[in-house]
This record gives sequence, C-alpha cells and structure tokens, in this order.
Amino acid sequence: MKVDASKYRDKGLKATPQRMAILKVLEGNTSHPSAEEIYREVLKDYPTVSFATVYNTLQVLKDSREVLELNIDRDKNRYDPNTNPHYHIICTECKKVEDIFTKEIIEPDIPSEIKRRFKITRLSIQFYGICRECQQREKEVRGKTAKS
Amino acid sequence: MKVDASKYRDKGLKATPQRMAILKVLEGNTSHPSAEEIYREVLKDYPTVSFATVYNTLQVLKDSREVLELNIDRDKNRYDPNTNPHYHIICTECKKVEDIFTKEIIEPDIPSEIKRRFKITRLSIQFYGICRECQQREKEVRGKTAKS
DNA sequence: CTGTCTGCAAATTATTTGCACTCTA
DNA sequence: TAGAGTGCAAATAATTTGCAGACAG
Repeated sequence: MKVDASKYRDKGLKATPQRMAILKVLEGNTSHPSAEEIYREVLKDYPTVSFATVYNTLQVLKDSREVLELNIDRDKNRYDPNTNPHYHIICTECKKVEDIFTKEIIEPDIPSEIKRRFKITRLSIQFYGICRECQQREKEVRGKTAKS
Repeated sequence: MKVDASKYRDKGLKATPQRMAILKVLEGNTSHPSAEEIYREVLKDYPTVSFATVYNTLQVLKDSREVLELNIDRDKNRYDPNTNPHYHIICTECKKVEDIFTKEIIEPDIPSEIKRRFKITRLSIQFYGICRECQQREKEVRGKTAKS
C-alpha cells in the first residue's frame, strides 16, 4: 500500500522518509499503538530514527487531524489513525483497546446551563471491561489458587 | 463537616490523620483536583505530609471506589470524589473540568460481537469544548492582534 | 506490640527540548 | 540554499519505590 505524501505536503509540511514510515505504520493499524510501539516499527526500516522525530510527527499528524491521540491510559498515549467517529473499549487487565462502531449516534442531552457556558467541540466515549482472554486467565489463576 | 473514618476502617485500613485530611480535601470538592493540588491543601494542616502518602491514599481510595481517577489529561491525573454516574466536560484551553448530570441514561447499543468478547464494566463519557472565559479571552487576543 | 503507614530521597518513565547538522522542496 | 526536520543527549515532570522509623489498632 502506497502511503500518500500529500498528507504532509498539502499542509506545507515536508514528506521526509521518516514521516512516510510513520504514516505507513499507522495506516490501517487498529492496534492503537503507543509512540514507543510506532518507534520500534519505524526502527526496522530506519535504524537511526529518533524518539524526537516520532513525537514530532505524531504531533504534526494530530494537529492536522490525521490521527487521534487517545489519552486513555495515564502512562502512555496511544494513537488511532481512524478518525471516523467511533468509540473504544479498553480491557482493564491487558490494556488492549478495540474500536466500536455503532450505527446509533449517541447524543446525550446536555443541560442547557452547560451549553450556555461551553462551546462544545467533541464527544469522547470509552467502555471499560475485561476481554475474553483475561477472563479466561483469571479463571485459571483462581483454579490454581483453590487447589494449592 | 466531620469526615468519616469508617471509609478506611471498614476496609481494614488505618484511618491516619493524613488520610483523614486527604478525605477532607476531597469531600464535596467539585474542582477535580490533581494529586499535587490535594498535596498542597493537605500541607496546610500537615506540613510534613509527603507525596508518597498522597499517592498511596489516592490509590487506596480508588481501589475502594471512594474516588474516581480521571485519566483525562496526559500530564496529570485528577480525582473526583463524586462516584455517582455523571459525565465531564473539559475546557481544552484552561483544562477546567466540570460535571454534567443528565437525567437520560445513555446506553449505546454495543455490537453483539463486542459483547461476546468483553465483559463490560464501565462507561466513560467526556465532552470537550471551550468555556465562556476562554472564548472571551480568545476574542480579546484576536482584537489586539488585528489592531497591531 | 506489630504490622501498616509515613516521609524522605532516589528511581522510573513518557515526553519535551536545545542544538548542530541534514536534506527536502 | 534556506528553513524545516532530524538525531542525540540532556531536561522535565508525574508517579513509584525502597527503606528506616513512627504510630494506629
């Protein structure tokens, strides 16, 4: 899949090989990688790439709405190249993040007093839960504990 | 207002003066303070209190569901003593966080495939926007820029 | 009295920054 | 070739941790 340099050039930014590589890692990626995970991937093709460049590029892509920064986890941000409206579900055990697309558009009714005091620009919805694998693991651990 | 030591003792935890002071800062507090803000408040009564104790206590209160940890901002967590279901609106300029209570219970329809793979435990909703004060400030800055 | 908590200071970790050099446009 | 972008290393900042001494129950 050819990554599109215009995503940078159209905004007056330089489409450097490092930036292209970062875009390539992100395109179609549904794993919601952290900056470090992106860095490690880019390293494979550009052994001299630096964290500074990864962070710089993510900032650039975020500003130009090419990726979403997910502030889900306190200890590291994650990045989502899918900018269509959708929600996320996070496994509180293994921290896996998955996308949720629903037909229904959620439009909670905001008290008018809030609407008067805020210009609302964005809605963010996350579900938290435990994924099947972690439920399974917990069950196994409990089994072992009981036996011992 | 007398802060309730049983919030600790009932869980087999010691109700130390520091812990009581932290609870006192939090009770009824709608400013969604960060650990540092809580620390500063407690310092007034306990000049030797340490960050470690604040973090330790917040962990304890979080585990026992007495406070909610808000992972809204990448650079610092905030804490909310109101554990009733509600949403938050965050001003993207000044980072102020306010509560939103709506009568409507939001129950988005989750794809059954997700329900099959996750035991969902919690829903978190945030609105982002710009508060009246920051809108005002922006307007003033624009005015000045235009004039110069 | 004893094990949990506290306070201190050092460690950790994601992210940011300053700067000299590189390379895109 | 000029200025934006890169890589390196050091800086920053929130949070965590190890440990010796304190104190709640």
